[in-house]
Parts: sequence; C-alpha cells; structure tokens
Amino acid sequence: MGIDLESASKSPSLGRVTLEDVAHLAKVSPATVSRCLNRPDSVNLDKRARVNQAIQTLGYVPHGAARALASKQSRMVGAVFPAIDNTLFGASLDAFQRTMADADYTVIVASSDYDPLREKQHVRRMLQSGIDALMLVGLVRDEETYELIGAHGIPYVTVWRLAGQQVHPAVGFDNRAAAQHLTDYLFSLGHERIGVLSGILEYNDRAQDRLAGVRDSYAKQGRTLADNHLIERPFGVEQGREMLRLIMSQETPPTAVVCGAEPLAYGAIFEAAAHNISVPGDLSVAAFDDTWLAGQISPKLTTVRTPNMEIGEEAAKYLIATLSGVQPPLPRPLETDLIIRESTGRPPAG
Amino acid sequence: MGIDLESASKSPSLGRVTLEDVAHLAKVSPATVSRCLNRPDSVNLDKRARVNQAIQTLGYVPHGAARALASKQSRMVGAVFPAIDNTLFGASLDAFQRTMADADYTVIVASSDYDPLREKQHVRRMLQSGIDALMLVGLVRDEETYELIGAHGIPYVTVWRLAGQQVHPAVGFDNRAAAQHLTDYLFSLGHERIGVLSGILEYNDRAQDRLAGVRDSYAKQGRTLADNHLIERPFGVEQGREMLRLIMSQETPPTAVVCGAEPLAYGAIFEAAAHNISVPGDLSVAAFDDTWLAGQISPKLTTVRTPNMEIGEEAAKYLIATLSGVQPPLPRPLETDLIIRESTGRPPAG
DNA sequence: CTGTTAGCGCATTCAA
DNA sequence: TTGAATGCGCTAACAG
Repeated sequence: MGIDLESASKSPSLGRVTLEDVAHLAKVSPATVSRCLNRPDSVNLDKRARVNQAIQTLGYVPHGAARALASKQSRMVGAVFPAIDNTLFGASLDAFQRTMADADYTVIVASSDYDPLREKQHVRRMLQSGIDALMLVGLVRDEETYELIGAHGIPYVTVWRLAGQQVHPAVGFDNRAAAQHLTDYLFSLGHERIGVLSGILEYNDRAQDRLAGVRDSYAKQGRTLADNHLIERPFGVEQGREMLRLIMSQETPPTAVVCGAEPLAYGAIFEAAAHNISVPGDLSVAAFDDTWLAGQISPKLTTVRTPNMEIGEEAAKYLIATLSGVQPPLPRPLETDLIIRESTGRPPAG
Repeated sequence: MGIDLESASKSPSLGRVTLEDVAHLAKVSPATVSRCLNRPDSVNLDKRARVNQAIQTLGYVPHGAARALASKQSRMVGAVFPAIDNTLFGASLDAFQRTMADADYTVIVASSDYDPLREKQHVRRMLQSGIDALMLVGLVRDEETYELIGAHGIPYVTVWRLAGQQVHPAVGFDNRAAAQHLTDYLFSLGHERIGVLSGILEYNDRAQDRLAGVRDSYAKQGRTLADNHLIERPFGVEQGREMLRLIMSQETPPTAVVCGAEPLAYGAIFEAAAHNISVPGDLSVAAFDDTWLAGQISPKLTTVRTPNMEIGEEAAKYLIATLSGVQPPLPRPLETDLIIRESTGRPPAG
C-alpha cells in the first residue's frame, strides 16, 4: 500500500491505533509486536523496549475482537445466575468476578429469573459473544442448553450443589445433607411438627434438595412431613410473612419451621412478632444462607452458613485452570455449618 | 479454495459451522446469509427461508468476534460498580442487564471497591474487550479513565448523581437536595443536634453530596454541624453499630442521626436496642435507599427512597438510544421520596 | 435483490 | 530470534 505516506512517526490519526502502527514506530514487523504482547521472552531485549515505548507513546490498546478471531480465545467468561439483585448470589458473583479479573478475564453476567428458557437465551447470547467458559447455577435446565454448550466445546461449571450422578462438573455443597442436619437438630430439641417454608421448587434443584433433606430427617424419626406443613412461594420477605400466617392457621400448626432461604425467615419472624407469637418460645425458625443480617436481627437467626463467596471463587479457579490447560481435579464438596443462634429452642410445653 | 471437496451437504465437521457453510447449504452467497442475519427484509422470501432452514439444520451460531471486527460493533456494554454484592447496586445492575438483554446487548460487569485505580483497570480491560458503551457510578474518578474512554470514542453514562457543572451525561438523582430535605424534616421535628453517620467520603461523591445536603439544612437553621457529630466508616452493619457507640458517647450526643446508607442505620438501630436507647424515643434514625428491609424491621425505618432500579434501566435506555444513532436528550433527574416511618420522631423532652 | 471483492486487526504458520 | 505471508469469520461497499 501507500509506502509510508506518513513518515513512521505518527499514525494517520484517523481510526484507531493498530498493532501495525506500533510496528512502524518501533521499526519492527507486526509479528514482533504481537510476540511482545503474547510471549515477551521470545523477543530481543532492545526490540522489546522499542515496542513498549511505541505502545506507550501511541496509547495502543489491542483490539479484543481481532485478537479473539485470530487466536480463538476471547478472555471472556459468562455467568448466569437465577437472580443478581440480592446478597446471596451477589456475593458469589462478586467473588467470581474478582477471581476472573485477577486472571485477566472479563465476565459477562445475566440473570435468568429461575426460568430455563431465559437461561437458554442468555447462554446462547453469551456463546455468540465468544465466551471461553461458562458458569451456571444448579444442574436442572433445558437440555438444549447443555447441547449448545457442548456444540461450542467450551468448559463450564455448575454451582451451588453437588454433581450427584451427573457428569457435569459442580462446585457447591450438599443441600440435602445440610437440610437434614438442620432438621435433625430441630427434632433433637423435641419438636415433632416441623414445617417447611420453601421457595418455588420447580426448576430449582437446590430447593428440591433441601426439601428432600427435611424429608430424610423426618424418615429417620419414622415420621412424614404433613402436606399442609409444606408451603411454597417465591423468595421474599412478604412471602415469608404470608406463609407464616398460612401455616400457623392450620388446625395443628408446627412448632418449628425450616425456611428455604433467609428472606423467608425474616418474613416469618416479623410476622410472628406482629401476631405475638414468640420466637423461639412458641415457634422456632431456622433457615439457610447466613447473610449479613442473620446474626444481627433479634432474635438472632439459627441458620446454615452456605459458602457463597467460596463458590464463586472456586468456580472461577476451576475454569481458569481448565482454560490454562491443566485438567483440575473435580471440585470437592464445600462445607456448610449449622450456626445455632437464638431463633430456635425447645417446643412450647403444651 | 478447494472447490467443494465436500459436496455442499454438510460442513467439514472439523471446526465450527461458519456463515459460509450456511451459504453453501442454502445455495446462496455468504453476503446473502449475512443480510438475512442483519437486515432480513432486504432478502427475497424463499431465499430467506432456505437460509433459515440451513441455519437451523447446521446449528449455526454467528461468531461475535468476527462480527465485531467487521462491523466495529460488539453488542457488548460494560458496567463498573463500586460493589455488586449488595441489594443497592444489585438492583441497578439487574435492571441494567435486563434492559440491555432486551435490546440484544450483553453486559460485562466488574466492581471497583470504591477504588479509582481498580476502576481504571476494569475500564481498560473492558475497552480492550471491545465494549460499545459504558456505565460508571458517580463523576469523581481518575482523570485518565475519562481519557481512555474518550480515546475510544464510545458513549458512556454516569449514574447515581446529577451531572452538576460537568459535561458527562448522568442518570441519577440529587443526593444533596434529598439529604437536605431529610435533614429539614428532622429539624422540623424539633431536633437541634443531628449527627451524621457517613460512608467513606473519599472518592464517593454521592456520600459527599449527602453530607453537603445535611450542611445546607444546618445552614438554613443558622447552625453548623459539630465536628464530633460526623463520623465516617465503610458501609456495613458492624460499622453502623460502632459509629452509634462513638457518637452517643460524646458529651452532648445528637438526638437524631442521618445515615449515609441503610446498613449503617440498621447497625445503629441494633446497637441502640442493645444499649436501651429507644428509637425514636431517645434517638431518631434516618437513612437513604429504602431497600427491602427498611419497611420490615422494627422500628420501621424512615428513609429516602432512591430510584435504584430506575437508574439501571434509564442508564441502559440512554445508552441503547445513543448506540442506535438517535441522540437522546440528556436524562432528566430522577425522583426521590422521603418515606416517613417509625424510626424518627420528636426529640426527647429533656 | 443478489453476488463479488476487500478488508477489519491480529496471531500464526513458515522461511530465513 | 525475526519478517513475510496467510487467514480467522464476517460485513460492507460495489457492481450487476
């Protein structure tokens, strides 16, 4: 082309600064500049210096898309959560993003609203954007979503539960065991009727697992969970209040409730207070998550601490390792802790 | 090259399915396939049908990077928040992401931890990833960050406050006026000593504005905020508790406190309860945000509702409009509402 | 309305 | 170690 119409001192100033501009200024070939960017050690020291100098003065910024096209790597990863406007997934997203940023990955995020179809849409869009890897919550989803991911051949992790029989790599904890443990504790306190205030179970395998755990515990006692002691509503304080009203108006109300998530428990506690139901005097309340509020409200909430941040971080680490070629061992189950505080106690004497 | 070594029925199956594969199968030119994707109306109906059919059977997914390289548009936008693990910014991020997804944009997110340097890093990385537009919180930042954005010539919005004298487009509300209004209300109740429990002010112009608003209100009364009635700590319940202890141990403690954010107020309320300080009997507590908890705890919190979701949504709309060529009018200030509940009242008689 | 021709900016062969 | 050539997959003129 135009053999340096502009004398190699400055770029045409129309359009962005390209690698080629840098090459001109540094008086090396484009290939060398590329090497400086990707494998600096493979370049002569003073050339490298000249290139870096040129990059500096030109304010050169590599063009991600061009890079991705040529190298087949975008250094972008995706993450789809059921929701991102709450502390629970927020903590995970935050940790995920941090860990990825430290490894020089950029993260694309979206929320599915617990809807498999929306999730699929987001996955499709992300795949199209060229993500190198993907994080999803739970195992249950539209089968086509897995197919899409498979067709692109990118690594992925599922989080927030264990892999079970499945073949999908999973970073998470045993919701079922945790729920059983919590319920066992309630039985050990002397409760006989333990209700469940659950989130919507459909498409939410974590919630399903937790319910199963409660049932396991019931089974150990040779009992079964009464149908009218299980209520299901979307996560939210208001719903927690509503569910408490419903469950306490049964002919034989429970003396304890296990809540599928903390907002539900707060709702239950607030509503109980409004009805002069003493917690834990008349009713024990327990939940999952241990978010910032659990240890602050009164009564302080007995809850299962779930490793929210760890999940985000470990999931990111797993993907980073996979992307860098080392096949990491399958992630090991994360720990949960039953944190006993003030909202649970012995059942009322009657 | 190789003139259909494979008879146009199936792609080589090595490597991904490309637009060209689709073109072969549909017996049209690549350009036509491209048109089907981008401006379907400009293509003959039955050709379009053939192409869509081919896309379907081949499972073709466009290659974002290639597309971005050729069209100079990535359909990705960036958003950097000070934090993403809380309800406040989570709600904004959620709305932003939703609105963007509806317009077929993908969003890259990162959190800066209220650190301008981290923010700059994230912006740099995002720019490199090829974002078409960018959302940032507040106006105060490393000058170089603005330069970077300027050099790339992409549109951006700042959120969570007004533009002020600045030239940067802003979607937000008037923190200062809102804080003044809130403080005015407290004065109108008869308070004379109103303390401030603020977040860290450095690099946080929203917090600075709120403090300025409180000072404005003081000025209207011909008074000034006492130095020992202003405390500054990171956002958090624990910090709220600590600040309450500090401020109430002054020789002349305030009879009301304005908290820069809700977690601080919760901390203050919890700690007050622990010290048998009645709210609002002995001390009025007010704050900003009106998150889900404000109307639920007891006493219910008097707070300024801030338009968190609206901000995310409006910011997204503004960027979408700009990207689609129409120069939208500068966003108008969003409304805040003072929501008077139970945590504020007349000062104690003494 | 459709096909042909050129790149977009970079990484990566391959020779040297 | 370095440079020259080639193509990643797609869109955007340009002709027809």
